Amino acid sequence: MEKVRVRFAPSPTGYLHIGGARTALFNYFFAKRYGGKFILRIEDTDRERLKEDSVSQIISSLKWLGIEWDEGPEIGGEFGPYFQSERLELYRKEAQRLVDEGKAYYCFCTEEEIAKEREEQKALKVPYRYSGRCSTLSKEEVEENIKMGKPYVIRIRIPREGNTVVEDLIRGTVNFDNSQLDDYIIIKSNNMPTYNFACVVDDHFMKISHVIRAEEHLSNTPKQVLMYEALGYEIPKFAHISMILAPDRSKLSKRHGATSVEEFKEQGYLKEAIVNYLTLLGWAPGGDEEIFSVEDTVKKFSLDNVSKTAAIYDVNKLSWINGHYLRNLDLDYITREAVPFFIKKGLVSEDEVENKYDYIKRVVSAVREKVKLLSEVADASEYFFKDIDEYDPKGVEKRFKKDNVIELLTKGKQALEKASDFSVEGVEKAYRDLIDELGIKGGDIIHPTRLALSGRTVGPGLFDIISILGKEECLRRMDKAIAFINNL
RNA sequence: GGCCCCAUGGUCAAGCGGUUAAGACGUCGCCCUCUCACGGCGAAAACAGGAGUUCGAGUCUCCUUGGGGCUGCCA
Repeated sequence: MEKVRVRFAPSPTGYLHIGGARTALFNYFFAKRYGGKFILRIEDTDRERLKEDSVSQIISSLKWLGIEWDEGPEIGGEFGPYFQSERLELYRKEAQRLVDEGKAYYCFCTEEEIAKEREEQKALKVPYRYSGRCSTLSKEEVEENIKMGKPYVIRIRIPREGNTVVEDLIRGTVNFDNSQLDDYIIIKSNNMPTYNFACVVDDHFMKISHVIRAEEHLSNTPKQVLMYEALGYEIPKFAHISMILAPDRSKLSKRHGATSVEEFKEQGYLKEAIVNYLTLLGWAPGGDEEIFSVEDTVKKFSLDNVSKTAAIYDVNKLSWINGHYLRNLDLDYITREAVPFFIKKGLVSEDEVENKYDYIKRVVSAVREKVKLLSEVADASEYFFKDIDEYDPKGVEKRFKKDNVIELLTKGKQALEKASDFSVEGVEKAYRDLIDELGIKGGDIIHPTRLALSGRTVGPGLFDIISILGKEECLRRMDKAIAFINNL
């Protein structure tokens, strides 16, 4: 294969959403797989839709996911600049070349004139296409119009007949009738290029070998192919990957809940899980394997087994994958990732983190087995950092007999008091001995104790809780619980 | 409306002319168990419909239906 150069070219109109992230990921995988370069280019030619901070948001999301670019913003590169707004001269120059070669022309039609054309064609029930009335203007007429200061756009001449073929690596040969196209605008009246023009010029000058992008661009591709031909550029390979749809099969939008990488991060998803899930959505290596690292994927990635079908994303599976990584990734890493959620919940302050790190780590170690999200780790850890405000009387009454519970808790407390070894094994032995002595089932005393210590009926193994909390705190909470039940 | 893409369980997804149509998530049941998870075992659950081609079709062709995209001085 020739030298692989691919790019991800987002438009800074909002956050990086998961569809964009997947497109970026597939480009990245492809580049790595074939030892090529991955380029990031910002397509900021529409000033009206441009959103403040959007570029930095997209950049930070990509970095967070671990998608690093070889050329692009911040690091530059041989073929920069990598913001389209900084490449205006190039577009202007290439557009002028097309005009000089008779392949493009100035158009002075006003918005009203275009609107009128549109209406007329609508009345005739034919799809709108620009009539081409300015295409026959003489050089003198053009010059005079310009001299008069008339606003204009530049349009490319599209052949009225024939057809244009797009060779797509995923979809095969796709045929388009040129009659469906019209002389579309390549330079707007504000001197900015349009997408189908800037994209082609940049992909050429940035020496892009494979254009891997979302399927929504497939219909734009014949226009671009014609543009490559007009400009005399070599045509790159195309691959249009399917889109990600919302659960109701419509295009993903805000009303479908979290759709941006940033939101998923805030909800407590790990980047490893997001990357893994997005990879799985639309690409299958063939075997049964579902959990794989970026390194695994890079080794096997190929456009041949990228799915053609649009995929509906399923938060359930994402969460399942997240739970897997939460449980299996290095404990220190998970702890560090969880800390912001502890802080956000007010369980620890930023200053305390260092001193309490070992304690936090123990809590995370116990709790992560039970939950799927980092935010849930924090939720499930609350009582390790805060006293129990009050027990839920209904919960207590429903589950336990009052007198019996008080007796058991008192015995349990005494056993803990006597225990000299407060390791998990140590406290378990103390409790197991007591259980044997009383001749009861373990659960009979374990459940009330958990409730006394955590205020909850679900959580980590009791002996983990006891060991982490420590003797002093355990005894205090046992007393508190006993007093509470006594007052019922 | 026109053009283009797509179509295997609820979701993702193996399959690339001959299979009892994998697997995963989710759901349900059982086991493990101090709860909840994890893990293990098992179950229900799919080739959108119709014509062809073929000895034989989920796999190839066509039509219909359904979904999606494009049809912008958005990208």
